Amino acid sequence: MSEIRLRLPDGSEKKYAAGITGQEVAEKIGPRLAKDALALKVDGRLQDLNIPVENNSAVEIVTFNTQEGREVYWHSTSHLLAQAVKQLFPQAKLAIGPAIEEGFYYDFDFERPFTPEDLVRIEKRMAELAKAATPIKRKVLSKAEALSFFQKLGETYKVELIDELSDGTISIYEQGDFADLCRGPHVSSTSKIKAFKLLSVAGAYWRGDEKNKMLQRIYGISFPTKEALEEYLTRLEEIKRRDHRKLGKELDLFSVSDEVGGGLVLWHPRGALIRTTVEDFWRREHQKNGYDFVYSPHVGRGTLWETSGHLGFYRENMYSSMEVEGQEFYVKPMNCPFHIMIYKNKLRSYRELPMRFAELGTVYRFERSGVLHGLLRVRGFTQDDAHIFVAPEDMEQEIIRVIDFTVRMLRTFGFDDFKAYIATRPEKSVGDYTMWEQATQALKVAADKVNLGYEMDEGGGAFYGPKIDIKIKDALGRLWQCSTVQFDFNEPERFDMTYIGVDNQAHRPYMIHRALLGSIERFFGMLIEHYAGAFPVWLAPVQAKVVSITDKQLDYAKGVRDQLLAAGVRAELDARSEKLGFKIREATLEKVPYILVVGDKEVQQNAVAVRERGGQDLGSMPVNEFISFVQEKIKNKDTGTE
RNA sequence: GCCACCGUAACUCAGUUGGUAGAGUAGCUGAUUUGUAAUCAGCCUGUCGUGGGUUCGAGUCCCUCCGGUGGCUCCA
Repeated sequence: MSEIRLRLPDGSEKKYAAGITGQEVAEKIGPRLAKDALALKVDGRLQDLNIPVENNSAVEIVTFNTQEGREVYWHSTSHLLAQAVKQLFPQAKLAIGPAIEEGFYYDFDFERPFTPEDLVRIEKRMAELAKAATPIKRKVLSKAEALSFFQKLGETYKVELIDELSDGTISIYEQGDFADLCRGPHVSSTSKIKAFKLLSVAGAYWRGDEKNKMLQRIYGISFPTKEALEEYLTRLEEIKRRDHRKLGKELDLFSVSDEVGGGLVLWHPRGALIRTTVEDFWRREHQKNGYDFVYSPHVGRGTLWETSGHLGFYRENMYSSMEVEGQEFYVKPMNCPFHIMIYKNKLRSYRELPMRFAELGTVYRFERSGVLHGLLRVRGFTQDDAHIFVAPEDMEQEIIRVIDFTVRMLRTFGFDDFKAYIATRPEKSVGDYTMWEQATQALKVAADKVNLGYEMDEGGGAFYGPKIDIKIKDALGRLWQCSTVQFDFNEPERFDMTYIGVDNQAHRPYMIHRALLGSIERFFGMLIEHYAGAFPVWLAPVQAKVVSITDKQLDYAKGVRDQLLAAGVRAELDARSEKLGFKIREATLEKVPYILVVGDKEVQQNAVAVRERGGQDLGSMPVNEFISFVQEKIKNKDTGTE
């Protein structure tokens, strides 16, 4: 009689009789975990619980607490969704239904759109199916069997998928009257799926190709408990509450006007004030870090864009040309050609390198109408752009400088949680292999030296060079790409850029594009959501609001406001004949960091009663004391209270 | 660009089976002079996104276009 040796996560080894299933293994190695077990990880491979474990395996229990476990769970929920849809709408054809990072979807081809009422019906049916506790079983089929199986069902999309699979690798999962082509693994029974919600229906091209038919994608999420689902739905509400578009309107920060055009942002006084503060800080830091500021025009001749290659590679994303005196001009989608022309304005020596040209350069890109999104995806935006021209031997050091600079910049704005990706050579690319290798290596070394954790994004580089992108995580855990540092092997070549080296020979410099904040618009959107509109004192458009209790204190209140303004504190006075509670309420809704209440007492003591954002009463303090208190916060870029 | 949904006052939204529009907030005027999240009264507010169609009659039904939203594709 054979036996199974299991190597457990703690390193110990146990022996069991052969033929033991995953579920039994789970019960033996972790009785408490076993009821939460969704699948098993056997020698690093995910496997169903009801499949016997092979001899000599290392075993781990997979639960909902790991991403892998969640994906198994969500994947099984997507099958449950598909089963419900097939029962209610037998005409619907199945496409694919995977788990995604958060939740799952299933794509269907159905003659009419699914309505919200349909979703309710589907959810109901899913609940019934889950309650029925149908076992979920894996079955391995030959290619021929699989083909005929799905052909009979009329599942043409599945047939297309199977056509591309090789024999011997095909499995299906069955639960009652439903079967789906699937690699697995899945939970062992529909009853494991406890709490779920269908979130939305959206269009999606079959196989992600816009030439293909558009299918209907149903998105959903599921959890092992009702409480977890509730919590998730609450978090969705929180996301909506923090939406920069909503807050932008409520706090009067910016707008997008129909008559101006989509994706073209109008910055209102308060938003513009925050932007100015960000930009001023940005300029000071760049000056300290060895950058030179340049300015460049908004349009340039067609021939410039031909040389740069933009007309060749990027034309469909550029605003169309305008003709002046027989010459073609284009609105700039990028600043680099201009900076290159500044470089090329005279012969450069190795002694001048690295040259760092920085510009808050406003560019326009013709994004397709469907992709616009608040401030995060727009058609006109300002990049905090810089182009660095550097001798090849210095590039590693330069990259370290840039990454270090980026990280410091992001931290100042309260972003501590970010993720870096190094993107390597794509299939279509320019530049020789050695350059790519060297540059990619430089990015890795630099990232390591500044302790920037990163993931590789193989083949994700631009056609002209490798890059490192930093995506910022906001308070809600969503990632947005902001910073980017890119090598460019294309333009120095196309513009025939050179410098004279120590050897008195002409050499080609390396060129780095970099943006730390990315676009000011996107970054501002991020800031709004990150702080939920409650900006830290140094960024708040109004830092202190003076509130008089009655008209008697008006003169004194004006004096206080003027003192604050003179001291560089952005202050406003609410002089309306309203009740104190009303003025407090309004200032609170505006998310002003400090409300300064002024009544008879304060007039007598030459003081202000300070109420901090969040409602804490800091008590009465002399005006001067408050001024130094706030100045200190501004100086330290204190994140303040939320 | 594609699929779906949505578009009513400055804002947030009602508007029943088709019978030519309503609330709250904001704004304006006046009263009130108030101690930490909404004082009271009065007044004003609309080409119901656009153009067309069906109908005796359209905010409501149908089509076109424009714009927004959620996705898809795209993001050099």
